[in-house]
Amino acid sequence: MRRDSRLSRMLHVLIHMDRHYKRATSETISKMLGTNAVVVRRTMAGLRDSGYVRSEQGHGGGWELARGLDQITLFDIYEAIGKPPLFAIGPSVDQPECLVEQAVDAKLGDALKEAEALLLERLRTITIADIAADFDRRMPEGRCNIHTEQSASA
Amino acid sequence: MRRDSRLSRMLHVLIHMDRHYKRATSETISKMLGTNAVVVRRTMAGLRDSGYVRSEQGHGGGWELARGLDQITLFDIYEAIGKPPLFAIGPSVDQPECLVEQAVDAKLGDALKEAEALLLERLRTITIADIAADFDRRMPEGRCNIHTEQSASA
DNA sequence: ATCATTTGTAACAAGATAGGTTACGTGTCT
DNA sequence: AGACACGTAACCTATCTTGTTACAAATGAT
Repeated sequence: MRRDSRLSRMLHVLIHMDRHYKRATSETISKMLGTNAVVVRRTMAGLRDSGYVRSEQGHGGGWELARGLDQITLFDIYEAIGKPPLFAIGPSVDQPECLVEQAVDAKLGDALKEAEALLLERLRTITIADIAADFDRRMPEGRCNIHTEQSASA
Repeated sequence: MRRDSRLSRMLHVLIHMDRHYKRATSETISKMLGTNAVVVRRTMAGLRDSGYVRSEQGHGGGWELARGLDQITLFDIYEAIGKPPLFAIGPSVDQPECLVEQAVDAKLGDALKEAEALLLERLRTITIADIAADFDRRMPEGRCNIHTEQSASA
C-alpha cells in the first residue's frame, strides 16, 4: 500500500463540488479522482456523518456541500475521515518493559509529538477556501481544465 | 504490519551495545528486540555500511559500536536505515494534471514539509548519548532489568 | 583439516492497511 | 414499475515491514 491519500482526495473533491451547479454523483466524483464510486461513498461517508456534506439517494440524488468551504478546515476533514495515523514511523511495541526502550520511545515520541502538533496546528488554520483561493490565483479563468466534462455535465 | 519501527529498534540496540562488554551476536540482539537474527542483520547492515557499527564473521564474531554514542545523532540512524517515509498521509498521485488537485497537494505539502523539517531538525539535534543519559536518570543503577541475562552472558 | 559459530543474503510467507471490484439492498423520482 | 443513486458487505489487490527458512562464506577452536 502507498500512503493514505483520503485527506488529499476529499479536499480535491470538495473544491470541485463547490464549483458545481448541482449535486455530484459518486460516479462523477470517482472519475475526477480516478477511482470508482464505491471508494467515493466509503470515504465520503465520514464527511456526511460529520455534517460537511449531504447525500441524497434515488433518482437525481448525489452529494452536495452542507456548508461553505470557508467553514471547513483541513483538520475538520482529517477528523472526519477517522484521524488516520500521520506518521509512518514509531515504536515497535506499545508498552515496552525494557527501560532503555522506554527512554528511546519517550525521546522519539517527544520529537514526533512536536511535529504532529505543528502539522495539526497548520491543518486547523487552513480552510478549504484558502486552497480554492490558491487555485483561483493559478487559474483566473476559474474552472479546472481537467474535469470540465464531468463538472459541466450531469 | 504497522508502523516502521527500525529507527526505534536500532536506537534501543545501540544503547545496549554501548553497555555491553564484548561483541553482541545477532542472536543476542534479536532476543532483546523480540525478533530474529536475520531481521537484525538486515537492519543493521545499513548501520554497518554507514560506519556506525562493525561486524565480524565467524566464531566469536558479532556486532560492536564503531564510534561513541555522543557521535551519532538520531538523524544519522534514520539516514542509515534508508530514510524511510516519515508520513503516512500524502497525495494520491505524484504529478496530478488537475490544477485543483495541484493546489491541494501544494498546500498540504507545505504543511507536511514544515512538520518534516521540524522533526528532522530534532533528530539532528539529539544524540543517542542523550537518550542513554535519560535512561541513566530513570535507572541510576545503570543496567537494564530486562536484558540482563543476554547482556551479562555471551 | 574439520567442525562449530556467526555473519551475509536470497527467497518466500505473514500481517496490516488503503484501495479496487462485485454484488445486492434500499430509497426516490419519473 | 423502472431507472437512478446511495449504503454496505464481502472479497481481492498492491505494497511495505517483519518473520522465517535455507544456504553460502568467513573465522576461530580443536
